[in-house]
Amino acid sequence: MAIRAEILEQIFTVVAQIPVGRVTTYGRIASMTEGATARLVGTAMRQLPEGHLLPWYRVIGATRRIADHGGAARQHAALRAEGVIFDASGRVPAHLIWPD
DNA sequence: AATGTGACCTCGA
DNA sequence: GTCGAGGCCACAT
Repeated sequence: MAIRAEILEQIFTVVAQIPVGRVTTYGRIASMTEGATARLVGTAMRQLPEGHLLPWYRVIGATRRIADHGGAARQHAALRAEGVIFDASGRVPAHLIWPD
């Protein structure tokens, strides 16, 4: 699959603006872009090329848990390295969600 | 044109 | 809390 370039560009723009140590959700990104849905944002993250500079790991689900996918372990490690906290059930505190 | 597939979301039970 | 159904948009067959 390949997402339309216009939508990808908007998604990239939003993801690139997530501050260090904060996270956001697929749905919020979708609502900030035009013509995108949460599913498409997920698809776009899966399709990212190898050399991208995008903080894709700062994108989590509406339940504030890391989505279940092949790179979930890497994502968890990357966030922890930035100081993102996870509670006992693997959720990120609500006040770390961007934007506020 | 119809159907199936997703790193998802919301709502109701 | 969890779980399932229905909805969502773009893309492949």
